[in-house]
Amino acid sequence: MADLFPAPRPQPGSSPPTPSQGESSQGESSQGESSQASSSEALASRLAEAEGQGRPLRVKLGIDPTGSDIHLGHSILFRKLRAFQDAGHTAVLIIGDFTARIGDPTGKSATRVQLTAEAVAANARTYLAQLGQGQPKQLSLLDFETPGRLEVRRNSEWLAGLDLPQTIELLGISTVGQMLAKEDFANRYGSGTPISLHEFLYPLLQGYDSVAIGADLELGGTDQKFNVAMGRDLQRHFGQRPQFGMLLPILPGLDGVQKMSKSLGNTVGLSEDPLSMYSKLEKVPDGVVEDYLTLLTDLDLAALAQNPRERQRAMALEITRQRHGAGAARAAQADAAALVGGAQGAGAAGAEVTVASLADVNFPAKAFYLLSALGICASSSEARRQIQGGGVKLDGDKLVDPNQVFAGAGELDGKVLQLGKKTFRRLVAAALAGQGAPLQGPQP
RNA sequence: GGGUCGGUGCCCGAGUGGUUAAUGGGGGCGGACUGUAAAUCCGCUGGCUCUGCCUACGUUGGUUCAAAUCCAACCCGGCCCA
Repeated sequence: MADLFPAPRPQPGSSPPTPSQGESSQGESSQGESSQASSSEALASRLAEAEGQGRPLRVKLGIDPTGSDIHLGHSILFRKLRAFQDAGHTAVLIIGDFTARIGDPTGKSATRVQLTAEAVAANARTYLAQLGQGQPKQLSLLDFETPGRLEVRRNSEWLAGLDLPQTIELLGISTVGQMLAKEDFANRYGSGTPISLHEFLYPLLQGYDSVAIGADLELGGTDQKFNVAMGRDLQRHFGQRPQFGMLLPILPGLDGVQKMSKSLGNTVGLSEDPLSMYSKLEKVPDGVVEDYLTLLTDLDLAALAQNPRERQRAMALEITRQRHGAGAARAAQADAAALVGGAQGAGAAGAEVTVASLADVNFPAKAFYLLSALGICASSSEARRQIQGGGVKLDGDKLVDPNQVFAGAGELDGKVLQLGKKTFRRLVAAALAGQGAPLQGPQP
């Protein structure tokens, strides 16, 4: 039976591991660090054993390429993964291109739209770019440089070829009772919300990823406990030693209540410009400031000022610095301060602001059209409303008339268009070379 | 497969032939306020380069001068039965 699925052999690492106990136990004070299914002793012995064999651990982290942006919530996991890399282990990043077709059942949407191969490829590319592919490891979230420290795999490699007998075998490993024990399924079943049978496949398939790559350890949010545990069951079934599950806390979103999630619109994206990033973080509800400090920074909390406002500013500054460097972070802080003071428009202190090209705008352009054409507002009707609501400024001057006409790109070049308190775009007449905001953009 | 109830805007939820982008709540977005946020108050909350024009109440047809509201078929879901 177990032979049905010949898992790709883990490639033996070349460098002997030097597990950093300090790092890997860092989060143990945080809630939910270890899963019920595996203890920290198990990890310790696994580490010791790997060291004895001169073999790095294979640390699994799976992401579904359903969106294009990585945000701070994800970065908790990536920071931990990086710590393992730095300790000499192998990070196995799984792009869930196959599982994304099913969608991790979250109760929000039963079935996801099937992604096209192109969309998956594009999303994966953006992910890797945001994680720092191509950058020196000092500046990036993951270490793409050191040989043997990173494998990027797609789970369609091994999932797309499963035939029905194999699938049936997988289904036989779990029971309906086990599935219904999963919180989300239990809630939905209890409340009469439909559950499609194929959704039961998600935990199994993602668990099979662990078998396919021979994972020693899997990282995930505490909400992944079920899936991680399922990975252990499958590994046992296929004669592998069950992985250790390391469950990390879920980052609360900007609303301070729900988890940070793109679909809830409460995220800070890793590719956001320094000013937006800083302004968002500086406004986060008091209740989550300590969470952000603990989970996203290495700052010495005791050394920070006690004043809550000061701590929040320190948090915002540090997280912005991690992505954009000290200079840009300071500039963003200064600009944010100027904005609150109401003195100058954005860019007063020269912080980087996401650049928006006017190349695709048809002139003459009315103000509301401009907002929607640049993607600042979702629709031209919304843009109209925002202007009428007094939420739009151009270089610090409030726009009043949605129908105000701009004759050409020339009169807008270099100005900063602002929506509300945290959305800024520096207008540029020329077409942009790449799309999106540069991580280290040019100084205005 | 049978019975039954139901499918309304981002979500929940009114409306059950006729001023209408469609009451209300939530959420969201703006504005004021505050140390940012929260709380509170105010405004907005289908689309369109918009003084007007489109598209909307599961889908498709039908009855009407007129339908989200009536009829038919179909699709989807809950519950009960098989």
